[in-house]
Amino acid sequence: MSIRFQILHTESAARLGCLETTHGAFETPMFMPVGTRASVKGVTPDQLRAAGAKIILGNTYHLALRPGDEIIRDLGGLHRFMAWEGPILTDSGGFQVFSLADLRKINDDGVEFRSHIDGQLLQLSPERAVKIQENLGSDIAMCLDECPSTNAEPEKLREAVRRSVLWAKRCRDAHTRTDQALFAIVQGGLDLDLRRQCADEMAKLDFPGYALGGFSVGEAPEQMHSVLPVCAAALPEAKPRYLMGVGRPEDILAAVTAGLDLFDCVLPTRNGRNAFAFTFSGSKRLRNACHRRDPAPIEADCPCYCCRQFSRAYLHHLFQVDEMLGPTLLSIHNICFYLRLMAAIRAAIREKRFEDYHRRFLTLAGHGIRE
RNA sequence: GGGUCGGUGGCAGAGCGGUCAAUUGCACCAGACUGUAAAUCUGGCGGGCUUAGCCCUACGGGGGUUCAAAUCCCUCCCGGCCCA
Repeated sequence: MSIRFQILHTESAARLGCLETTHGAFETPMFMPVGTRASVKGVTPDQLRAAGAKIILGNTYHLALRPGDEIIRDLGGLHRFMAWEGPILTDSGGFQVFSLADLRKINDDGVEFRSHIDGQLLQLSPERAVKIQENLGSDIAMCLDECPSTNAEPEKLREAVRRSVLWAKRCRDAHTRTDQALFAIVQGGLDLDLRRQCADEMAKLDFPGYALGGFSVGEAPEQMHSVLPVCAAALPEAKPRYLMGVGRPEDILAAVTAGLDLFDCVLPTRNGRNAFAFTFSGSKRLRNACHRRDPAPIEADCPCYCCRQFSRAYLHHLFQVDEMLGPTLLSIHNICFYLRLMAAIRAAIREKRFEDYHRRFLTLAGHGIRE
């Protein structure tokens, strides 16, 4: 059995679950820090663990290019390679269909990427994407999908759904590792009929988990929020549901309300490198001059290494002089913040007070105004 | 003492008669970032206002030439280099 998923508590559509993988179990809803190139940028595995990370991401496209999936396989797999012993989920390269749109050609056979590094060709068929992820040895692999932009024509959107279903079938047929779970990805943009239709097709193929792709690709967050409940409900209830690439804290809360279980996003690390701190009382930009003499930690009650040891003034200084410790410390804090948020969400669901928690968070974090 | 080159916005450094409130970089100030082509990118950066524009003060000081000067001339002050 590749994974086991159990739902322990629910509150309306929100769920508290437990997901067991080959490299360990954790409770959901869970946030997964992104480690695209076999590294959560600027943060060591020890620091990740200390910040509370249970599962992290890797990327098929990026690791196939460098160092190459066979090299990683020969070195003992991705876990050994990057010294992360916990669960790993690998994305299929489907997002690069969107983010590297100018560098690829796509047809029913697969995607042809012109490497963004040196222009070399990388052909990613559904079978190849699965093979790469088997070589990497992740606990959860994702089907190759076509992720269209939110501006895509309706015809293009239908095409992406058709292709993603076709490819999901081929991925499933090519998949051989029994210690790895393969998740399907539902597309369909903001078109609810298309989403439902895609979800039904995927459900027939009986995957151990399902993801919603094609969000945070240019649409307004409110549009995503309004469409998530229907999209989530269309997925098999007993299986883990993963909202790919999302998001800001308020987006995750909306998604948990809709019934999603897994999340990943580059925001805590990318924004951390860019001096942007997430806190339960709103965001802070550590480069801003108001922190120059502030002896307080970023967040007084945060247990992370950054907040236990360092002042805002010190963080401000590190970013002013461009010291690499700044991005590292803030990434640690932001990851810790995201994981504390998830823990608070789980506790609230367990005690059937999630709806109230959700509302209070938005008020405290100052996000309520923007909603 | 003589010669020579130069003094431009916080710094470095363009401009060498009008299109200059002045290119550019740094610094500074603010913003963005959603399955990572991102330790990245964008905007602001003399002052004021009735702010798609207008007015004032500004390219070492003073004086001059010109319709018009950061740009040309004179002089003073200051700095680098060379010669005594």
